[in-house]
Amino acid sequence: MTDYKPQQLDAKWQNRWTASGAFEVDIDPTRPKFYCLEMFAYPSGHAHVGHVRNYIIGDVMARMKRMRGFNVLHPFGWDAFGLPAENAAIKTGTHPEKSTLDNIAHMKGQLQRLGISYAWGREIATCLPEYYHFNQWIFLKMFERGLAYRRRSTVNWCPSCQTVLANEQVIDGACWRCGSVVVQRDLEQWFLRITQYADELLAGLETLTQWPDKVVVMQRNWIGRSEGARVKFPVVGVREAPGTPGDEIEVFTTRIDTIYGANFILLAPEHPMVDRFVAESPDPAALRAQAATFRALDREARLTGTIDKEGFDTGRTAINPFSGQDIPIWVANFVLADYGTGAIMAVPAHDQRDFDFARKYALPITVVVQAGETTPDPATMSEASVAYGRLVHSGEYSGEAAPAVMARMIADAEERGTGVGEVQYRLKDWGISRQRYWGTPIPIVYCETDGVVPVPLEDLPVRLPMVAAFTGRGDSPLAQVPEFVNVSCPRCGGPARRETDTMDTFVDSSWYFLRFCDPTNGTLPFDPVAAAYWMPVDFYSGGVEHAILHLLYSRFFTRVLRDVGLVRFDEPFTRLLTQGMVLKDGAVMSKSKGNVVDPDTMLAKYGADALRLYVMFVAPPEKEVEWSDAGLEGSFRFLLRAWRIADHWGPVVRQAGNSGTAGFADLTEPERALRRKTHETIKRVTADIEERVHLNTAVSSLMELVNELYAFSESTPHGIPARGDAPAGRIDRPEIVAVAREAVEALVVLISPFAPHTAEELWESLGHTGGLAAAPWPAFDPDVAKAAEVVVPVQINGKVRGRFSARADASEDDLRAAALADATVQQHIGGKTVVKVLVAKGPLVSVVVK
RNA sequence: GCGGAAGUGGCGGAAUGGCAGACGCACCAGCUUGAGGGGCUGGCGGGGGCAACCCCGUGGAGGUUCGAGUCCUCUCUUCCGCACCA
Repeated sequence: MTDYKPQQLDAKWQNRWTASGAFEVDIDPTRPKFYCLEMFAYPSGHAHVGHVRNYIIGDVMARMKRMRGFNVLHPFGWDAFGLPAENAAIKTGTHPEKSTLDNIAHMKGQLQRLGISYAWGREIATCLPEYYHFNQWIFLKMFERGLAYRRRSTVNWCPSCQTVLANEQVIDGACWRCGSVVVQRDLEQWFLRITQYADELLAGLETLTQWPDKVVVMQRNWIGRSEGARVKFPVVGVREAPGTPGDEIEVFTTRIDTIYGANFILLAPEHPMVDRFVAESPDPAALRAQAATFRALDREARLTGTIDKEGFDTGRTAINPFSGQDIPIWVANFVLADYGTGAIMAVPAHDQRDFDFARKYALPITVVVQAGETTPDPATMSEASVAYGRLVHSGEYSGEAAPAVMARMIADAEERGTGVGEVQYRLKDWGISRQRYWGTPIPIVYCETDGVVPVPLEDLPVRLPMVAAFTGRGDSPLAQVPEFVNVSCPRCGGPARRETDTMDTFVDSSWYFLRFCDPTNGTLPFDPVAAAYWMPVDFYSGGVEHAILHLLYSRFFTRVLRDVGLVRFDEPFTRLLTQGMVLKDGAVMSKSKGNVVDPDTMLAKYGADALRLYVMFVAPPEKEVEWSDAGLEGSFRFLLRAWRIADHWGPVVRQAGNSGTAGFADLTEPERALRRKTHETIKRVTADIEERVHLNTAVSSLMELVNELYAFSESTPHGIPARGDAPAGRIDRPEIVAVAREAVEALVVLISPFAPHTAEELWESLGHTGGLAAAPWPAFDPDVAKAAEVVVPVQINGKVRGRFSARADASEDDLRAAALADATVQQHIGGKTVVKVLVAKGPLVSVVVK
């Protein structure tokens, strides 16, 4: 008996794979391709088992697909720019490049020790000029097309990270990275015009049939399309300050059909007209103070979730363009400045928020939609009334169906010039400027005469200088490097100054999957031919935390690159799997919590395969799991058990020569049972990996096969491993050897995606040369899986009351007769009348009695 | 509030509308062993019975069906995402 020494096997096979370049690939038009990708890693220093789970999921898929004959691209890389490295530099003085490259080296070692089958020859790191060169290239292409633009705007500023955050990076008013309260600042920023693709990004979601619903829905909500109308309400001068003729307030509404019930206008505190109305009011100081309070409160509100609806009267009125009514203009703290027009028409009768506001300030309420026979009385209403039904008090539109009449009302508004149909999005353009060092320099120069000038493509990359001082101050560290800042204008040669902000690191990850297709290209981000072969990614897995940010940006970049002419598809990721996290003591693993499980510790104890197998077996890949040392031990024991049985049969199988179909002619029932189990396992493992990605059930069916092998072994003279090293008897039935060989070989191949080192060693010991790479994935034979005789359950009124044995090819009539003849069944039927007897596939007989 | 996912043994989890609890963990027993935290075999939802078997059981209540963990309606709970989005 050969001892199972996993650590030695790990090293042996990892070295062989590396030496032979086993996982390196090239374009091969003769074979179907399969691009398997896990979200690349931020090189934080150490990968814990939570990270590693994702890589193992991808590796199982990649290894399996390889054996199924696909040309598999399975690359890995590093999302290597980012704040932690820079923050560490501020603290310790270590240059981010050094700490990042050191971290990469360590983590790469960790992944290699796990035997993940990456094409390391294609490894990329986004912090290297060879990569970020093309961040700049893509940026310039966007600039050319008006998709990258600069504007002054109020931005989300994290006072702790000292940088700007995208809307997507603000979670409940706090920084996504450090949790600090985000404040607003006015800065000149670069934006990417993702909104131009809003409709396309939304429509494309329909084609993502192999994405989790949850992610599709999250993206749909994030894009937040709503159809409605922009309507003009002329401002009239009343009381102290007459309005200037032509002044009007535009509102956005999705329910123009309720406009006769628009009893007042509400402005966001930041609305541009607020300051004017305040200034012109009889008591400007008081109103100004109120407006200021609201503006501050509005930010707070994002943190707490809800605020009391408050507002104040501007003292002005506007004309409802449909009813002609003069309605008051108020300022309200719950109206958002950055959505729609920053102003709304309030319809208190049919909108709860407006209703609450009207009640609080005793503003009028007009019901304009009624669902039933009677019109609700505003005086007695306790909440807003439903807005679906028939219009009332709506002039010429009274009696029409709401909201169906909207189209007509929008058309009428357009004709009269008082409104226009409009679509609004929640999605905003993507601000990418960061006032930090460790990122891609934005390739722009500001010239005194030529203004904003893009760096010519041939001058790329704009290299990040190796500045020494990291201050952590709010201005970009690059601004303090005169050699970097001071340049001559590429257009006129005159004095100019470089942009000193760097790009959001999400730019880096928005196209890295394309770079893997052609990672060393020096003139283009990638060769379009290579991308046409490999892309789109067939299987992409990663954390659900990237459901919006990374995945939406990647979809956006892919479309831009399509329009630039580099790719010819819309969607980069065909199938998406969002893997669940690994918890320890009920919490997400993190260094600060001190609950990190280090894969290397587990490797030292059990080897890579036990860890791989455990992580795949413990739960379906999408589910969160709680780490368990006992569970890992269980998987190790299973590997031992599999090793022993394969090792036990090894000499016998090897002696019998290569696999073939000979020897399956005349089998006994135990032999037949093992064959059946073998083929059931082939079928199940194949489908569980390839189709369902239920890796846990794939492992459990392998366990069943091992159990069956033990049971089978016990029934043969050869015995089972525990009963002694030497076979107990001579095997004189070639059928025994044939079915055992088939089972053992299938086991070794099927388990290899999960436990590649163990499988390679066993495969070799079974007399095969060339490694598992040359081994074909076993084929399922449906005829073998069929049993000659089956046990047929009999249900009486839905409950199983008996069972009998029948030939598998028995006719339905025979089954019915046999079922009724069964003694137990007869007993249950008793004196009742048999109404119906039906045979379902299985087979199963169902008897209905009364 | 809107949207999504999910509720099954002590635990992780299995079940194209067809024998609920596969597989594993934990636990129990027997065997093996010098010994064991190793190995092998068996047991393991609840209740009843000497037994064959019987009754109950997939958060709850209805329904569809010969048959429901699975489909439909309502409801409760948990997790996740979005949220004064006009």
